[in-house]
Amino acid sequence: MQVRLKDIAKLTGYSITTISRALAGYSDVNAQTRAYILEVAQQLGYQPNGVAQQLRRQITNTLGLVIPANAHDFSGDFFSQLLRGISAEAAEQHFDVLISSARSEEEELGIYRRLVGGHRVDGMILARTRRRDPRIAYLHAQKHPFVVAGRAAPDEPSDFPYIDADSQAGIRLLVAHLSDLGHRHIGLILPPPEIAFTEYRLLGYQEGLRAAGLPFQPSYVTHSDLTRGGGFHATQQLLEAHPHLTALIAANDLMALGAMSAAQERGLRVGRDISIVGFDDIPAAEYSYPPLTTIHQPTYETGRRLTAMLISLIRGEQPAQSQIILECALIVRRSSGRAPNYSEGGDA
Amino acid sequence: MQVRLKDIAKLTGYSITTISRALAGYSDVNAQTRAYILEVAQQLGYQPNGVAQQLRRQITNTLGLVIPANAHDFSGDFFSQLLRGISAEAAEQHFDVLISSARSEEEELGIYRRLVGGHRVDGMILARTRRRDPRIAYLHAQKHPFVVAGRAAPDEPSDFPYIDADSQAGIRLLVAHLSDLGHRHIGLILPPPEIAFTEYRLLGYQEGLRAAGLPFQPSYVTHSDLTRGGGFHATQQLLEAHPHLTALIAANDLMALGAMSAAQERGLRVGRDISIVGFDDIPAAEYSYPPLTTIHQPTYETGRRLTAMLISLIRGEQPAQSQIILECALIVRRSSGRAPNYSEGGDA
DNA sequence: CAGTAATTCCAAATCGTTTTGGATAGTTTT
DNA sequence: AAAACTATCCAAAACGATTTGGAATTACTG
Repeated sequence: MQVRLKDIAKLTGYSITTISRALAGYSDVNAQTRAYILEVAQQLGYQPNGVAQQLRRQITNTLGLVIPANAHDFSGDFFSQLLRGISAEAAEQHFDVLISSARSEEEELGIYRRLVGGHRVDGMILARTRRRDPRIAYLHAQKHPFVVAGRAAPDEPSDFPYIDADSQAGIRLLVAHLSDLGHRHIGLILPPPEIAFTEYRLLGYQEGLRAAGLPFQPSYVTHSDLTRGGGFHATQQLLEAHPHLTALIAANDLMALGAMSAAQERGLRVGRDISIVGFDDIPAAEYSYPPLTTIHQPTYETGRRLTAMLISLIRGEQPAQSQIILECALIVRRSSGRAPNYSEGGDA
Repeated sequence: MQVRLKDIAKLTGYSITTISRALAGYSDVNAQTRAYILEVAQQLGYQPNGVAQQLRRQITNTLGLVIPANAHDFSGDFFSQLLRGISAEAAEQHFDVLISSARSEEEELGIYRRLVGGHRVDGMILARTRRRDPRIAYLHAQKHPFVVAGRAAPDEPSDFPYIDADSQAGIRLLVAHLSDLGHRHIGLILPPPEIAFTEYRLLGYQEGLRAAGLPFQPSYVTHSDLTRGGGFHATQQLLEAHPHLTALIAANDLMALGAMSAAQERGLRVGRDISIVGFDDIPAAEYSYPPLTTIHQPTYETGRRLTAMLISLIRGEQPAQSQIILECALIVRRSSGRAPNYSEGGDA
């Protein structure tokens, strides 16, 4: 069924070698034979077998991405934007992206072994770094090219190429913004502690409080899934225990959206009775009600740059920068407002 | 660096054949030698070369998905949910998903040729069927397994396996819902005409109007991108030309969210001054302000079933059903309400 | 004890390319 | 006319697995 070099060889009378070299444009094949061969190939609809090429050339022009088992927010905007950036840049450089889904934590490393050890991909992209991340340990040991969206936790070495937002500074900005509005009781909804960036966000929170002269109340902090549902439940629980909280910081926008729903369900007007802010600036943040105050993170661009970095590594080049911390920008929208019974000074 | 069968053979003194058969669990290798070989393989961290396996076995256990050049809404919820469903089901059945991004319409078919003709994948998944879709024509000609999210336009043959929502009925439900609320001037925002489902949604609109005894006004219908921005601009333009419209149907939720913003920007209260409804029931629809009345479509589930269908086809099985039209359900939320100056009858 | 049947192993072919290291014939240089 | 190039072509060896079709040895049958 499928046309192979051998078929073209048989039809034209030339050897497989010559066919291959003609198609590849080598100069050691006569211009006329080359034209003839090209025409026959065209005629037959020849399409080189990519798998055979991969085997022979020992490169795949493919990047791997495995979806972690517990990435419940995979279909959320953060992952989608990242993937869009990755696949855009990959296409630009003639790479494909191989995606594999882990069904359980245990299965995850097996997939990395299959893709990397099995030579299915030339490089890997990881997202959502974890504490003592076994995936990173494995890739390090294999000396296989990889890049990571997000550095390691502060107390671990980040000895790998990554791009990460300066979320510590980002959360500080949020705390400053809220305390400027008069909030003194600010809750924090974090993802599970095993996620590497959790610690940075907690640090930023503590630093922000200190800068504002506010005490750190451990019970104002809770952990939950990075999803709308996670934010919803965390908020219910937090407001149940501490009804006097006037502001909530969620570690990502998805949770913030859930938090807004939970607050609204309690009859609170978000932006007036309670301020809720997020992190990421996903597209939905601008269109939520009320529009979400948040920290902007260029996720699509991160995907692109990460991919460009990875492809450099694969090519054996030294990327200009291999550890990038991106500045964060505060985006003030209407989900944050003056604290309810705040009056001392203020001009609006 | 990498361990091959040959290395294990050399080390153990057995032949490559025996190593291979031992690892594959054939019965013609002695239990003890097998155990020994397994141990050595384990010791060396042997990982079979997947590319070599693919070449020899002539199957890849990989499904292909190419992101169309103009899929501006790829990072929107519809695509992400679909992809999540696809990769979940694929993982279940030990398949990977190969994603390639088309940078232009012209490039698109080339990618299909490279993946399909180049034997990189065992089957393809298409989304967003177009009129006279060249991708479908190509795959048909190749007799390569593929499935499609969305059937062909009504006047074209849908002679391929697909899953599609009954969007004609869905839009009828929306029109009925709006006319029940007293709306008599209902605008419609459609995607570009080359998208196959556009026609179904237009038909549903016309049928709905007829059933409600309302006239069809062609100028109430406009076309735009399936994105928030598309819905935004279409709404601006529609309300500029026809300020007396009291309801708007957007062909998907993303456009509906944009439409709400545009209406709100004109000072209209959505759900009171104007009703806006969408289609898809993406997660954000529930969390928008006001929450969006829409038609529910089980996108994640569609991805899963589509993938299961495709894998059946690859295995040469006859799938139970290969052309599935899903029922649509109306989800009433608060973005739709009574028409402004409606009074005749009504008990609320 | 010859003949048959299991058991255990392996050489070689194959999948479809790319690349190496010539071979051959024609052309130019001395 | 021999020597040295050039221009074209190709056989064979990879890449790393799987599978076919025995071979060699041992065990069992009648």
